[in-house]
Amino acid sequence: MENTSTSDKRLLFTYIDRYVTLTTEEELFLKERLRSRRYLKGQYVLQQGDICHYESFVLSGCLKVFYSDSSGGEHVVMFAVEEWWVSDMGSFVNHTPADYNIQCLENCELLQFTHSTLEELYTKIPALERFFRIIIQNAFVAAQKRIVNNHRLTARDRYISFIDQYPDIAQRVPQYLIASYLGITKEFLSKIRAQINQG
Amino acid sequence: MENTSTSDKRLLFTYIDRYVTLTTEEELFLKERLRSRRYLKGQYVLQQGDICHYESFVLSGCLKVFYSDSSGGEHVVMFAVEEWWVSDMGSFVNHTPADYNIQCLENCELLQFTHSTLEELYTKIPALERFFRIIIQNAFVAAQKRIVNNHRLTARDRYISFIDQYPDIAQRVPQYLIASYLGITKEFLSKIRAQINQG
DNA sequence: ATCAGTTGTTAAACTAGTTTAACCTGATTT
DNA sequence: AAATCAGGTTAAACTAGTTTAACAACTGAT
Repeated sequence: MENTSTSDKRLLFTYIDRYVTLTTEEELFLKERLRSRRYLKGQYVLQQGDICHYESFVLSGCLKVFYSDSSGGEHVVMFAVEEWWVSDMGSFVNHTPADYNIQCLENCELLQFTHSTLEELYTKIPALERFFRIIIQNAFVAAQKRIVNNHRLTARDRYISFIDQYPDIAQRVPQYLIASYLGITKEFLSKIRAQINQG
Repeated sequence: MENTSTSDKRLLFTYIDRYVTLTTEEELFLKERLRSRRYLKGQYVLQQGDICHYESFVLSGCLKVFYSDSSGGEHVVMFAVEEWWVSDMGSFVNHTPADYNIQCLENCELLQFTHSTLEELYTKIPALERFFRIIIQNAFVAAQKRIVNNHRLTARDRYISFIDQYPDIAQRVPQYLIASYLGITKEFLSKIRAQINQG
């Protein structure tokens, strides 16, 4: 069963409220500039090589961010589920061709804004600049930890820590995409799983 | 010959000026809250397990950020040279024990501020919140690219792209630290270099 | 019911990178 | 001038993870 229920923008505002406080006017100002958009399973939100025009907040559904290498292999960079932000940030802020594809693994509902809207929001609502500073800061710390863990841990331990950290995602997406995210082949992940299940 | 010449704070202000404009009063306010500190080659700016109290801007010198694993091996996370920022950001913002050590590879002069100073700066000078939002954003984009390159490229290509991207650092720091940064052993880097030099 | 597409498993041959250990060079100390 | 030390190289045995290829299980569409 696909989730096709109507989500609403409140999810975003309760999320923002965890970090900063917006006045009623500020909330309204922001709400008017958000575009809500639905995508079907399989649809692309962004294609590698295009300019990434939107920063998206996931209201419902699940997406993968990945790139295709020269021989056609796909490599998953990250997943995004409810309450995650997704974009190719390099492309979004610098207006350069995107390194990544973003594709829906389920039917999705996203809240989006453009780069010029975000710039407007930053100048009109300083609390939002703080909000995104904190969000990006957390993303950077997580990215740096991931770089270190990719050195330090074996594929087995990376898999175990992935299941531990994102049990929901581990059940929602197929194994071969998890293998790709972990930087190993699906065959090797299969071997690891067999090994774990036997003890 | 070590570089022991006196640098000054102007390097930081010309750097900030590339991203945002500060008024004279704002510059003064910031300048008064910066502490300038010299470290000798080999000295630790931060030890793994301690709380990271300072965000540091490098006026002169070169540092390594690394962690020690359970069997005593050292793994380099990043280098920092003139005009780079260095800290354990996770520890700095959350007041948690640092994952990393920061040690000087040369005599260094750093400009530092504490977390409470930074919070004060953010509220008093919105332009600085914007400045750091942009800096952190760039750091995040770079970190994500590094995650991908560690998947996509062989050790050989990672080495070539490192020399290409940071020729200055490649000449300033010993090979075995570069190997560690690239996530390979010094022996394997040596093999790669031999292979490159022969054609 | 069946056909085709998608996901997951197993196994054998292979390769990129590690480990261990010995050795070389140049710089600094004694 | 000898001794030590930090940085770098080489080579042989090894291991984590890949490749290729075949097959099994499940799904949805006709």
